[in-house]
Amino acid sequence: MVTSARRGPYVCGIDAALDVVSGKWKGLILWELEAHGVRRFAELRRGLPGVSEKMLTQHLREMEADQLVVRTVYAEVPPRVEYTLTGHGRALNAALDPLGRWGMERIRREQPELVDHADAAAMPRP
Amino acid sequence: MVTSARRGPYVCGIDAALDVVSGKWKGLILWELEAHGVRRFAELRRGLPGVSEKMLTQHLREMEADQLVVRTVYAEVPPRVEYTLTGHGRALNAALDPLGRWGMERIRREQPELVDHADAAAMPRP
DNA sequence: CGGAATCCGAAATGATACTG
DNA sequence: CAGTATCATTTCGGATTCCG
Repeated sequence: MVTSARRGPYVCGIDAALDVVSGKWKGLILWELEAHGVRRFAELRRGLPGVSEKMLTQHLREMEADQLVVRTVYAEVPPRVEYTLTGHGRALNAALDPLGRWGMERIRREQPELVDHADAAAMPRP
Repeated sequence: MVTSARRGPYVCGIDAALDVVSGKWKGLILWELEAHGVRRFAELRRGLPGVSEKMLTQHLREMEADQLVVRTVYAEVPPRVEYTLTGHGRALNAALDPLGRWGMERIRREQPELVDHADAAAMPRP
């Protein structure tokens, strides 16, 4: 099995939550989908500069299995596949919001050069 | 360099936050320190069943570098080292709380057998 | 007691090429 | 367009041993 044997018994809610958001791009995928509502594969790819097709596919499949996203395939040519958040996915995003604010504070503390020339809206959580 | 070259530039606050809490035991370490205020190395070890000394040391050093914990060494024999949260660490813990609640919901959905025989207080965030 | 140093296997990620 | 398949690389975590 390529996509791991994770999803343990968890010792607390933090474990269970971190398990589904760990993965280099999952936070950004949630963000993209929250911001745009619906996204196609290639759109997500463009929104995540540097991601490989393999990792994007793999993460999306895991998030689908975790019921964070819905994958809809249209029987057309050229093929079209759309991704959108489930209710659980949106709830997770909301639960992630305070953490994102803490992270922004951390960036301001440690890498102010990345924020100074752009205002706070440069990296918002939608 | 053994302890990695992480700490991005980050594309958003979520990235910055997930970076400092990823690591198999960091969530639990935060929890332990929040619950007890101050903990010695051996106490933390007992509080995290299954952790190796290497991982505990490594995580604690990273969290110290990230200014989440303070490490205090007492020049005594036998040696004594105490760990406690910084203000940033406590703020992170607070920001983690909604995520922990979301995770508890997920556990209830997917592994109800682990919660049924114990009430909701079985795995609280302090 | 509270580590450090080293080695090893497993898992996560990345690069590239190919396909319906 | 939206993926698979394959191979290479990097990172993570565990076990063991030794030390002031």
